[in-house]
Amino acid sequence: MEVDNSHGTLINKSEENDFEKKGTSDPVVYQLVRVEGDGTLVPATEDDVLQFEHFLHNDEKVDLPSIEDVGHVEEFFNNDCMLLKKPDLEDGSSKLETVEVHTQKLGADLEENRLQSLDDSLSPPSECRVIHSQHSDKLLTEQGDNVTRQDNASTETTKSTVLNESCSAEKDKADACSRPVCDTSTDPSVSGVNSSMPDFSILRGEVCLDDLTIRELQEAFRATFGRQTTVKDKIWLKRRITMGLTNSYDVPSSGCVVKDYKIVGKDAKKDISDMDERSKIGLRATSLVIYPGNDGDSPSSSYYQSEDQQDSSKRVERVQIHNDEPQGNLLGKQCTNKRTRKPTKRYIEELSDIETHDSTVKISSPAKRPAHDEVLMKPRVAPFNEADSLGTIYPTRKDTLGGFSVHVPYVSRMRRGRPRKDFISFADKEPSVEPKGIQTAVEVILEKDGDKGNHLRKAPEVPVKVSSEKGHIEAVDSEGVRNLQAKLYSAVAKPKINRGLTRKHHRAWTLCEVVKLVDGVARFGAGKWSEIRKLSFASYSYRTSVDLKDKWRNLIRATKTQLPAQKDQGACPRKINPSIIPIPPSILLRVKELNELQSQGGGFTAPVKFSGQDRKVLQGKGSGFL
DNA sequence: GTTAGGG
DNA sequence: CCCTAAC
Repeated sequence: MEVDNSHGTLINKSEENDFEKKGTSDPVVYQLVRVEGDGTLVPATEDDVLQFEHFLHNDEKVDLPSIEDVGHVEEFFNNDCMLLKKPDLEDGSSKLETVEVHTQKLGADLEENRLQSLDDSLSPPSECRVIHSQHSDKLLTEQGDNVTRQDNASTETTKSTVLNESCSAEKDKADACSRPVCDTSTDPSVSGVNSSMPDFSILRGEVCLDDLTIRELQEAFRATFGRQTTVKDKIWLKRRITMGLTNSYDVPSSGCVVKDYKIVGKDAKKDISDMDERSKIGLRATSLVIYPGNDGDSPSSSYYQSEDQQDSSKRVERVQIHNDEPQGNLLGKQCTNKRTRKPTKRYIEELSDIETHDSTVKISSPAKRPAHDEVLMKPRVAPFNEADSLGTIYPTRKDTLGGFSVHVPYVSRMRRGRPRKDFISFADKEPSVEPKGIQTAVEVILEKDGDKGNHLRKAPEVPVKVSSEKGHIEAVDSEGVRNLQAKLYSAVAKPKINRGLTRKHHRAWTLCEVVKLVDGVARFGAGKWSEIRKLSFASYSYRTSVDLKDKWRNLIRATKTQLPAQKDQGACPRKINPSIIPIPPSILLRVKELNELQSQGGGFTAPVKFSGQDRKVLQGKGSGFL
């Protein structure tokens, strides 16, 4: 808090023009004043400031704004001084309205606290020091960061003090129309209106700031903020007044009309849509700002709202809410609209992965439908169950294939790519019972699939029932098919649901990793992937033992392709992909050396299987190094 | 759980 | 990098 004792004022650090630049600072400067008996404002004395400060400090530790506190504050201010005096329009009496002390540092602290309490459920406004006023014409100026209505403020250390007529959502509701509900103080209605009283009529009804002179604008400013201004910049004044009246930063520099503290005119719609947009992302109202209401019009309220940013940025937005509904409803919406958390990176990845699969599936044959689609996707046609002669019920869906209507069983894909050997052998064992229709269908599917299956999760090759309008290529009751199906479905019975849902993020192997791998193989031997991973790749958590094995395999392959072979020079002058950093020949040589050393059983590793050709080549090449 | 090997 | 079999 910055206390300018020499002037007996409590001022905000942020200067007015500063606010214009930053847009997030508090534009309001509050002045601590003493209210004399006749309602005139007198600059507060140093003692007043100190007393006020003392009060703030005392109040700081109070978690909840009890009624006592409220009364306390009010009593204090009623008896001594206040920061803002605003005369009541009806009876001309003066009334304390709003007090707030704020520092930017506090704002930062609050932002941190808010970050901690994002997901907290609604909690009573704790640090909202509020004094209730019996007067209906309310002008509430405050700093959004300092006044929290819904945020968990148990950790807040705000020093802000707001004298307002409502301190909680409940009170907002109750006070929306009929004001004095929990007013614990005696109304110190000060009689008499003096010359320092702003002309509030200038703010009544429709205010077209463009039509006002600088002087009138200054008067409107005074009526809005309760203090005078010497600024003669018309545009600035208009914006400030509009901001003050609507409590929105989102104010056009000109051409807007303010009516009943709402912007009407060219940017009103934008404002609303803006609000909607922000409310979608889970904004929470942090403070009630304005009570319009010189005449009991439909209440509208404005809120400071802050949007949490995961990166802890201190962005604070001010959003105006136009709402003709009772405030209770509005508050209810605000309450139930819990802040939605930004999806985590991981979550995003998974989502995009699903989407990718989704789009893939659309263009792929139904037989390629990934296994997880069973869970994630709804079939295009409502599935129905198909029973075979044994009474086993298989879920099937209907799809079109080459003009045919095909019933494709819903089965999880258990294997990708080509049919398993045992599947083929199984099918081959009973070729005579494989109906032609099924064969045809499978062939069609396989043909369609081509060999792209490496990147697509394909459904298992299952018999399908093909039917068309003209002919029925039905093949259901054959023994072989039943067995086939039984086998397949039994395999489906224990699906690994998550399989294939996500793909590991590709990480290119760095030279450093390769060196580590080679060293590891040299130390522990090829095949001890688990050990190598533990000891040499402790800091590379994303490298699994399988990865190491695969990489080693690739390295060995590389020794055969990239290493300039002594014998068959120029045998494979492959195009070198410039984007791929070639592994230095020295490393490849070492890989080759290790491989040959260990594969020959001279090492300490398990015997390595060779194909005849491999053995020949390796032995031939290896002799030169050994 | 780890490894080998096909894809 | 994925998947499965085999251990």
